[in-house]
Amino acid sequence: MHTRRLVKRSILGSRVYAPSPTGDGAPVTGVVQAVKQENRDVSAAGARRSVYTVLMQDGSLKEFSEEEIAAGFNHTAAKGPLKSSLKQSSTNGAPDGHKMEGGCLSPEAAEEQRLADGKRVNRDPDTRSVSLLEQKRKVVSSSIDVPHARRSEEEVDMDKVTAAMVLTSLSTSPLVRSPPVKVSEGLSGSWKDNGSAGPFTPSSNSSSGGYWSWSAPSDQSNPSTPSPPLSADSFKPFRVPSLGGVGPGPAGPEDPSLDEQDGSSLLFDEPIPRKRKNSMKVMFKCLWKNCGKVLSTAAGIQRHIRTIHLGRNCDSDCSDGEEDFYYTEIKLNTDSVADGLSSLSPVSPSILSPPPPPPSPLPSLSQLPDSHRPQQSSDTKEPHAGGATPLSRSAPSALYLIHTDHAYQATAPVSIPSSTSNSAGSACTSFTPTNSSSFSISWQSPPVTFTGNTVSPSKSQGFGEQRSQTIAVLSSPPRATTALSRKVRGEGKKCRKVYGMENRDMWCTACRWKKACQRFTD
DNA sequence: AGTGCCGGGGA
DNA sequence: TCCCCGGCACT
Repeated sequence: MHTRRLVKRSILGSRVYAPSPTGDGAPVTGVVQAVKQENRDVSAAGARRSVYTVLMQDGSLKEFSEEEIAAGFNHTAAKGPLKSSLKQSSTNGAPDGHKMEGGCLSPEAAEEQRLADGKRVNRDPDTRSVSLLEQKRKVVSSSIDVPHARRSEEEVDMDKVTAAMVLTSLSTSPLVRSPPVKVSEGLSGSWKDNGSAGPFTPSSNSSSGGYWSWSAPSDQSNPSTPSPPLSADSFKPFRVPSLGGVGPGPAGPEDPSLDEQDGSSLLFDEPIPRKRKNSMKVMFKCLWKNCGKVLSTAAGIQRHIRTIHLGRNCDSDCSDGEEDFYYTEIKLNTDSVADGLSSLSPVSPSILSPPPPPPSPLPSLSQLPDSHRPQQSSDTKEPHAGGATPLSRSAPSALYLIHTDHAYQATAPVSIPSSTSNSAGSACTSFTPTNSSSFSISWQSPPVTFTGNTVSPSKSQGFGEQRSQTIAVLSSPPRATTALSRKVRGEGKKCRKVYGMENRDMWCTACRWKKACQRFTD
């Protein structure tokens, strides 16, 4: 660990701001090519008298003292990662540097310091803790030639995490949104806890932090952090958490919970897009507090945030990517209804009469789930609930059909919801106006109405045997879901029961032939 | 195991 | 078409 840390600490390759050679005061960015220790051995940033050889943008090499580079920093205080890293290396834990890190860090920083102190005796405590953190970041962002204002990988990772959480929360229910915030809080808390474990320790940061297993999908282009806007606090607090998160990220403690969540969410997200390929419309929603503007393009939303909320007028060029934090991707399922209908259609044909009712309920199914879910705490908790997978959608339709059948049959169907768990559950919820916890109740009543009204058209055939046929037709569909054939077993008594085997001659012919009884139809 | 039926086959 | 029965689903 220690060795690793030391290596990573190197400031070489770090992007820094330095005074403009022309003396016009405008800071210039450059990459640290070499560090000369005028004073001591400690090679990295912590050393006080260091001369940094910086490769300027114009290709020239310049040497700057720490102070000079630091000055450059100040100019660009707004830039998160870079700024912080620079500060650390240059300012030796100056007050400013801490400010940058924000409230979140402070606690962790303390922890970190402790650890650092314990480990490195020959170093300056003040410088150490800060510089370590910053360097870690630096190493990541600087060594890789990241576009100017890009966030460090760690931050990106955090973004991914938070983005995943946001997406998850969005997909589940609006009410659940608050949880996401909690999650982040919880995370920070856990991180802190972990801090002791070492998450936020300098060493952990660069190596482990940046590379959480679940952060792998680096291609996620929408690092949206709900926490800032949602937290209702200024964006500073928000930012801090993310940074802090970066440090802790590596740590394992918080990871477990996060891991699970994220893992589930990620896993969940994956399938959905695949299945909804065609039906998903992606919108971008501004997460800025009290804004909520929705735009169809990422560029648009970024511009919106940049100009409206961040107060920047420059082009995307001058963007540091911060906007990413304030918007989130919203996937709108445009064909959920169609999907539901389509799933229904295969079954409905045989039913003929039932179809009419389904139309109304189905639409609601696709639309209500979100609004309804909140009411069912159990459902909302499960990430799966969020995913209105085709299955979940189809389940409702199937259930719906069941309604057309007799109550006694409904009992069997009811098992379906339970088996399908959340998805079905949510669907059911949305389906029944009253949304009672028990399916059986809500489902039972519909059948009655259907048989009376909806079925009536086909029922025109008449009573008696005719009626039995109608019933058979209705009942068959539900069964179709499993076994296509088999007429529903008659409820009432049959010739066999009535007359007994000994009086078989008294049976109706059908019974005698082992066919559906025609005498005692239900 | 008993019952209700479907699907199939023989006459 | 009548009659019977194997076999399945369900209770």
